[in-house]
Amino acid sequence: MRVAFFGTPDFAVPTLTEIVGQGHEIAAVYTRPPRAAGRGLAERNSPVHDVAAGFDLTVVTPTTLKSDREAERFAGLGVDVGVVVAYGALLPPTFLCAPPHGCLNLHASLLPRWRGAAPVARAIMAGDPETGVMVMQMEDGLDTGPVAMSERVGIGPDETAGDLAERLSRLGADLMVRALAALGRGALDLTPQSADGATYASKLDKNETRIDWSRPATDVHNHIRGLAPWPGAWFQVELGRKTERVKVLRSTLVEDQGAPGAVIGEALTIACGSGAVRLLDVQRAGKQPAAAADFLRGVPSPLASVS
RNA sequence: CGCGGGGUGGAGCAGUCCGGUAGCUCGUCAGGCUCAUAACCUGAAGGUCGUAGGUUCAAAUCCUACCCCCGCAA
Repeated sequence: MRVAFFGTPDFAVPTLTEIVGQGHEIAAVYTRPPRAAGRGLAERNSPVHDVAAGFDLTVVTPTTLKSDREAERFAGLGVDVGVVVAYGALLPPTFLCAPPHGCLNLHASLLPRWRGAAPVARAIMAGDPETGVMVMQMEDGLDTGPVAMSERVGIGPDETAGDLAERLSRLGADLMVRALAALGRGALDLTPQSADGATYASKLDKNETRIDWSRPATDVHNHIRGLAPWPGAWFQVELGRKTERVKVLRSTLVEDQGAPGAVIGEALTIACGSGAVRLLDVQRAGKQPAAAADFLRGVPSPLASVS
C-alpha cells in the first residue's frame, strides 16, 4: 500500500521500520520539526526523522498542519492510508479523511482507558496490572475512534514506563503491519470503543515528578517506575554541605517501615507513609546512572534520611 | 553564546579554594581462618589524575585551548 507515516519519538520507530520492511510504499514521513533542545540548545532531529532519513524517505516537518497548503500537499501524495504513531500534534479533519482509507493510529493503552498523550506512564502510575496496544481508525475526537486490532499485555510489578514502552512499541509495530495487511485484503473490521471506562492520560508535567515519601509505598513505587527513565522521579538528599537532587530510575517494594524519608538498613531502602521502597538504580544530578550500591559507596557518611 | 555539575587504578568517590610522595569504600588476585560462606584476617597487583600547551624548583591542584559525559531549563 502507499502510506504516509506520522511519528516523532522512539516509540514510533519500530512501526516505521516494520512498514518499510513489509515493502509498503512510503510517500512521506511527517515528523515534528527539529527544535532547539538539550544542553546548549542545539537543534535536534526527532528519532523518526533520523531513521526515515536513513531509509532515504521523504521527510517533511511542518510546524503546523492547519493550513490549506499542507492540506493540499497531503492530498497530493495520493496515499491509500495514513499511519499515525505518537506524532506529537493533532491531525486536522482534512487530513483524517483525505486518504481513501483514512488514518490508522497506534495507541498504547486499552482504550477507552488512557486516551491522550502519556498512556504508558499513566497506566503504571495508576498501578494498572495490564495494558496493551491498539490500532484504531482516527476520527475527530482524541483517541475515540473504532478499534481494528488490539493486544493485551501484563505489566510487571517493577516494570518501568521505559521498559513497557519498548515492549509495546514492538508489539504495536507488528500489530500495525497486520492491520495494513488486513486493510489491503479489505478485511479490516472496526469495533466502536466502549462508552464506559474512558480516562484521560494527561501529559507528564515536571511539577509532578518529585517523590512524596509520605505517600504509601505502592504509590511511591508506581510513581517512580511510571516516570522512569523520563522525566524521572526525584528526591533531595544532603551530601556534605550541598543538597543534591537524585533521580530514581528503578525501585522495588519491600516489607519494612519507618518515618517517611528515613533510610532503613544498609541497602538504599526508604520508608514511605506506609511500607518502604528499595531504590535499585539512581542518578545524581550531573552524574551517570548508578546502582544503589555504587551510589552509596560514593557518599561520605551513611545516609540517614532523604527528602 | 540559556543555567549548571563532572572526567582521579576495574566500579563509585575524596583530594583541587590554600601547588610539595596518589587516598577512601568496593572489586580483582594470592595466602590464612572456617564444617562452610557473598563473612573475617593478611598480603599483592593495578593509575600518562580526559587531551594538548603554559606558569613553577615542583602541578590532580594555578592559567589557556580542546574533547567527552551528565543534571536543570525549554
